[in-house]
Amino acid sequence: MATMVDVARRAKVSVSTVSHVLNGTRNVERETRQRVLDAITATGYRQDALARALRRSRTDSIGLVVSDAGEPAFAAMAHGVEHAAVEHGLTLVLANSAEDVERERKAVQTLLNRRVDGLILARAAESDPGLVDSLEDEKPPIILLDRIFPSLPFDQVGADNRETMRTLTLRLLEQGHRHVAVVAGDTRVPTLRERLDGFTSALLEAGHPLGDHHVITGTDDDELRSALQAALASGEATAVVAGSTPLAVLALTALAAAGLRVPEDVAFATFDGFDNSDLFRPQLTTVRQPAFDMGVAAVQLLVERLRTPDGSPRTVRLRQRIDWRESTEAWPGTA
Amino acid sequence: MATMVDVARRAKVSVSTVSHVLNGTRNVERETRQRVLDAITATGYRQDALARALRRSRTDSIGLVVSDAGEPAFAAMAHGVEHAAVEHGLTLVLANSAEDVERERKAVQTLLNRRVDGLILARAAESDPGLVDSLEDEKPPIILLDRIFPSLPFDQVGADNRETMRTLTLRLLEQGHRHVAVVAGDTRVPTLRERLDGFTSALLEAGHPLGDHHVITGTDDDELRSALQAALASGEATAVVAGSTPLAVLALTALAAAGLRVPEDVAFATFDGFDNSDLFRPQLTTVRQPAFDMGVAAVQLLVERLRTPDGSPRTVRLRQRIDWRESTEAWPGTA
DNA sequence: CTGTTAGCGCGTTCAA
DNA sequence: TTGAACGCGCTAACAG
Repeated sequence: MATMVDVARRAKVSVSTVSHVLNGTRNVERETRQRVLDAITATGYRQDALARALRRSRTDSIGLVVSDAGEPAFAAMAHGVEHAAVEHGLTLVLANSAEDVERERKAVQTLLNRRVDGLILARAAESDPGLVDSLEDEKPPIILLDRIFPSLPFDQVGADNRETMRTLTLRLLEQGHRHVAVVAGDTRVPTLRERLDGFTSALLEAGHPLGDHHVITGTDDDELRSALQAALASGEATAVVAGSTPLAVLALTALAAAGLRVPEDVAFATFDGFDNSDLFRPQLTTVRQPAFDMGVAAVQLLVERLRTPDGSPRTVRLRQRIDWRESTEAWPGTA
Repeated sequence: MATMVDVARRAKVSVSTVSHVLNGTRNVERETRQRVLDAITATGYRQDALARALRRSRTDSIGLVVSDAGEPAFAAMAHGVEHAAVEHGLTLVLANSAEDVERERKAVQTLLNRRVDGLILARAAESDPGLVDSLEDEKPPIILLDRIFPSLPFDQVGADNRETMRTLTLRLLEQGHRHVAVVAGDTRVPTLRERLDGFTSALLEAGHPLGDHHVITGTDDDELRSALQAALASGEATAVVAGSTPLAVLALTALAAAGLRVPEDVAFATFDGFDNSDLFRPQLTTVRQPAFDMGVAAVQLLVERLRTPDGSPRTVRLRQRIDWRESTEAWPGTA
C-alpha cells in the first residue's frame, strides 16, 4: 500500500501538507492541494486508520456487546446501532456475550484493548458492576442498552416496560379476566422485573387481589414450564401473558401440550413477540419494542457523552406500542 | 492507561523483555518473568491492540458486510461469523450495505482502511466485481457468503439451493400439483436464480411442460404482487413456492387478499421462512438455510486462506433441510 | 502558506 | 538470558 510519504514525494510537498489536505485541518493553496489530490489518486493511497488512531488516540469506532445474538430483537438493535454509527462516521465492532458473564468480561476487554471510543452493552448479562468499575482509568463512555439498572451511573436506553404492562393488564381486567397467568421468567433481569411490576401495579390500581393470579418466575425453563402447566391445569387462568419471546415460545408450547386453543380457550399476549405476526394464526397481541430506535438512541447518547464527558448520566425510555390482535379478542367480556 | 514502559520500569527490565513474556516469543528466566507478571497486574497494564497491529501489520480482526441487517437470516449468519471469529481469536467489525452498491463500496473501503485481516461479504448487493478488483494491491482475503458468483475468483460459501428446490418441486409434482406458481423474485441474485433453476430442472426431469406453470420474476414488489394475483385469479395454480422470506411475506399477503386459505385452497412452501414456524398456523413447509453454519464456514475458509494465501479458490455448499409441514399436506394427491 | 520533527505504543532486529 | 534502538504510518506542535 502506498503511504503518505509516497504521496508527498510524488506531489513534491511535505507529509504534513498531505495530512492537512486530507483532514482539511489548515489552509492549503489551490494548486498545491490539487497536486496532492492528483498524487493521491495516482498512487491509490488510502489513509491507514490504525496509525491515525494511534496518533490521535481516537479510533472512531464503538463497541457493541449483546447478550444473545440469536434473538431477533438483537438483530434490530444491532441494526439500529450500526445505522446510527455510520451516520456519525463511526465503525461498529461487535461482540456477543451469549449471556455468559465470563465471555462478556472478555468481550469488553477485547473492545477496550482495541481502544473503541465508546461501549454499548446491550442486554448485558448481570452487567456485573465490578466489570466496568474495574476499569476505572480512562475507560471510555459506556451506554447500557435495553436492560436498565437505575443504581448504575451510566447513560441508559430502555423501554417503558412498566407503563406498558400496566396498560396491557388493565385492559385484560376490563375484558373480564380475573385469573391471569404471567410468565415473568427471571426477575433479576430489569426488563422482566419492570414488566412484572407493571402487572402488580395494575392490580393494585384496579383493586384486584394479587392472590387470584398466577405469577410464574424462575430461571429454569423446565420449572417455568411445569409451573405454568400447573396453573393451567387448575382451569382457573383465562389469560396468559408472556414477558419475552423465549417465554412466549415456552408458554405457547405448554398451551398446545395442554390442548388449550388461543384465543378460544385462553387469551394470550406477549412482549417482543414474533416477526410477521399478522400473517399467522393465532395472531398474537404483542408489545412491540422499538428495538431499532433504541439502538439509534444509544448511539445518540454515546456521541453526546463523547462531546460532554461530564454531566450526570441520562436515562432514556422509549415508548412501546401494543398491537392488539386476535389472541385477546374472543373472550366473552370483549366489547 | 499504563504502557509497556511503565511495566518495564516497575519490573526493572527492558521493554523488549516485557514484550517477550507477553507474547511468549523467547525464553525469559523464571524470576524475571514473574517480576514482569507482577508488574503487569500491579499497573493494570493492557496491551494496546492498535500499536500492536500497526507494528505487526495484522489486526486480528475481520470485516463482515451484510446487505440487509434487517432480515433474520442475517442475524443467524452474523451470529455464526461472530462465534467462529472469537474461536479463532479474531474480532468482528460489522457493516451493513442495505442493498446499496454505494454504501457497500464505502463499507468495504472503511474496513480496508481499518486493515482487517480478511473480509466476508455476506449477501453483498451485485458484488460489483469492479469493487474488489479495484483494490488489487495487498487486498486481504475475501470470502463471499450466501450469494455465489461462480465466475468470481473468491472463496465462497453458500447452500445447495438448486438441489433443494429440485427435490421440493419433484415432491410437489408427486403430490399431483400440475400448476405451480413460483415467486422467484430478482433472478440476478444468484441464490434466487439457483432456486429457479432447480425448479425448471425438476420439471425437465419429470417431463412436465414449463408452460403449465407460473414463474414470477422481477425486482419490483408491486409488479410481483400483481403478477402473482393474476396467476391466482386464473384459478389454475394449486401450489405456491416462495424463494425467500420477503417473497413469502408478499405471497402470503396476496393469498390472503385473494381469499385463499393455506393449505385448503392452495399449498404453500418457502425458502428461509419464519422463526418458530411450528407454533403458528399455517405451519409452513420451509427450506431451512443453515445460516449459522454458513457463517462459521466462511470464517473457516478465511483462516485457511490466511494460512495459505495461494491456491485456487474453494466453493463450499452446505446442505439445506426441508421441513415438511401442514402447508403442503392437505392436497388430495397426498399419500 | 509550507516543512521538520517528535512521538502515539508496540514488535523485532542486532549486539552484548 | 537480556537490552538498546529503529520504525510501523500518521498527526500536531513548532519553526520558518
